[in-house]
Amino acid sequence: MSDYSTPVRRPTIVDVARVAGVSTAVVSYTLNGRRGVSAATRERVLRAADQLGWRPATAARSLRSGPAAAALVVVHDQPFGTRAAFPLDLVTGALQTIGPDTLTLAVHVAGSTAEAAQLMDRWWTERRYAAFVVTGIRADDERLAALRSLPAPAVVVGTAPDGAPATWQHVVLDDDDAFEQVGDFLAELGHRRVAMVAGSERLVSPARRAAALEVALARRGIGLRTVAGDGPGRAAAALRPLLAAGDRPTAVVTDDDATAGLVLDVARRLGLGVPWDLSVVAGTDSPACYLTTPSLTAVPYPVEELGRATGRALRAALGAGPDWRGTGSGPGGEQHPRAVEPPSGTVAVGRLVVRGSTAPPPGG
Amino acid sequence: MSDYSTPVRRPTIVDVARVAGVSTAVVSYTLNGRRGVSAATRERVLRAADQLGWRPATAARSLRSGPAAAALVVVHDQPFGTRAAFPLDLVTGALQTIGPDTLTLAVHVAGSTAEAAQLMDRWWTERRYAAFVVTGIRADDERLAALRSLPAPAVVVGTAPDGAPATWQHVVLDDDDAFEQVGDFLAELGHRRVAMVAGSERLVSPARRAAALEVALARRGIGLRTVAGDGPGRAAAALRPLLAAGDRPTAVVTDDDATAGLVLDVARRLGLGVPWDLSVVAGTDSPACYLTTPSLTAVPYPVEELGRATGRALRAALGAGPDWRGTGSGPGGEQHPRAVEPPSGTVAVGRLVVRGSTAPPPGG
DNA sequence: TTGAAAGCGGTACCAT
DNA sequence: ATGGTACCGCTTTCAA
Repeated sequence: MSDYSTPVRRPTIVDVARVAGVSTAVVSYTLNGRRGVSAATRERVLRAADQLGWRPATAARSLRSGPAAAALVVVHDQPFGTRAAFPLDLVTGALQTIGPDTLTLAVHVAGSTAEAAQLMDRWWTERRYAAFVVTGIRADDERLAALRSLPAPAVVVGTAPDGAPATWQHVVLDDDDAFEQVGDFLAELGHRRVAMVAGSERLVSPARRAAALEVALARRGIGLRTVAGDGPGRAAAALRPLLAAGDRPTAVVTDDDATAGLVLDVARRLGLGVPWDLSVVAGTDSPACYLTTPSLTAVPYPVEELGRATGRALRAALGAGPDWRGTGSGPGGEQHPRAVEPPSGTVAVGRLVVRGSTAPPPGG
Repeated sequence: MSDYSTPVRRPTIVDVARVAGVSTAVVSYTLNGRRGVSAATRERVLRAADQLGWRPATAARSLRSGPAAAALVVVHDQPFGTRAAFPLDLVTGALQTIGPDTLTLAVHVAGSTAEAAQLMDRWWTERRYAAFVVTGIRADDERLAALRSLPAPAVVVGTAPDGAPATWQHVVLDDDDAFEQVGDFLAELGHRRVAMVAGSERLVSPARRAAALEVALARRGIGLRTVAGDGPGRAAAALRPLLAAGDRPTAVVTDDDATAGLVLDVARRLGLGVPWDLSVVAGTDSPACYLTTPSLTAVPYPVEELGRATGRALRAALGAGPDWRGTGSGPGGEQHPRAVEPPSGTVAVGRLVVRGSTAPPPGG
């Protein structure tokens, strides 16, 4: 016990049962909203529990019923970029679709995919979490291998892993639609020379996005030049020669908002006016995008919506197992019959947000 | 249980005991590194546990010994700013001083201090966590009140709460030193008119920092104008008239990096050259500070170091209680005698990082 | 040094 | 509809 100074012994169902004048079984039934308890008894138990300030001990419940918690394991190794808030926003959204009575979602931080994999393996073996959520999947991500071998229910956010076990769900943004929109938009403005500053090469998702843009532009007969954008240093180094060249692109698309800001900066230093000499599109919208000069045309990035979908996927992933019970809630908690969840899927991104950084090409 | 498809029954100490040919008590003793087990037996048990891939079930252990986990409860309601990564960096640092065998640190997200308070109350009552870590304390923060009434061991990061219970620890940055440095630096450059764009008024810490700067400047006979900086919109609105006025400040200090970027932007729009017409100092250094044009002179922000101190404080907070045991580890885990922890304290910020955004005042 | 057994706080089966 | 009670897996007396 973690009792201090005054060892406040917190009430147990035995106390509740005594106060209500019933057995512990009835208390358990009542508090878990199962039928077979008379209204009068139910009332007394609920009142007793409420009066005593009773809450179920997590450990005791987990011991029999398994953990009612899932973990989002974040690989935190790139301090740069405003996307750092991503996990927090994602969880905010997820909490909107999973009631705290059903499941709690904790965030854990690892310094590498290997460390993350090891942690998940450990926590799964310790029966600490019933499922895991992973994002920002890299090429050869050790987390996926670990999850596969456990095997634990999982939600993969941002990528659709191939050959996923039945207990996995995935939630992705509709990048195809998003970059189709970007391609169409730039083509219609008259741009013929377009470049993309790709995001981190280690990440899987940016590659998909770049491919989507390439396809969309190809349909219009426009080619796409891609330059490395992994980290601000490399991006800047690649950007300078690109924009200084005579056949420089008239439009640059980035994978994320931070890199788009960098493009603005490099353009300014080279004396290129945005949007007159160069159009810039950020592949990821964020508050930073409307604070720049000029403000950035950007692909919406509905992280909270992604989070809500993640919450649903999590329930589905757990619901897929025959044994998991997320029932049971506090005093007065109702029993919500868990509906059959639709499989996880694709989250729409909405319409491209056109701001001040895009215009027809010079002389266009 | 959260078993799926193949209900893999994970091994328990009973299995380990059987394989090793001893009782469960001996297994428990061995795995917790207690003395009184013969070397030979110990060896057999360890081998058996290792061979079976045994790990202690969190729930079972917690049921008797109390939770071996703490939670950082983040209030996530301001999407703006690169400080969003703060909790993640903090945890990264904290994990360096708390071994995963001793304690795990989970991050949880709440939309408001009230919600955070409610969650902590709930989790404390459910015996889910043994301690809580809170940051970004606001005026009249409900989390503090909740923690006080529980009463739970806590680590307060960023502020030293007054009248804190004995089971609380706090970790703060040495803001006095930091802004003393800023004040001296600006004074020596020759600045006489200095303004500070304060951070969110709801937060406690920015107010302290502004006060520290004011004191440092006052010592040099220089006054400080403070303008509201809560959110980019307000900051921009306050900044424009300030910088357009005839008696405009020759140096502006901000609380955070994002606002400093905003100052750069407003100055550019007003045709003020930085640093020739205006010096800018960011109160919080970040990678974004050396990507701007010009790069920003900034106060170091050693978040990971803050995290390490937080980890130590957490151990101290838990060690203060007579009953908490963080012992017990995996197979082969050694028993580390827990040293008496020093009380929590102040983390040094280091030397002001001088970059391109500061210079003597015009005509100075 | 080792073993038997009583909890920890719920859940759920089996009687009544 | 309700009560008695055997678990869940581990820790920790208490004896031997």
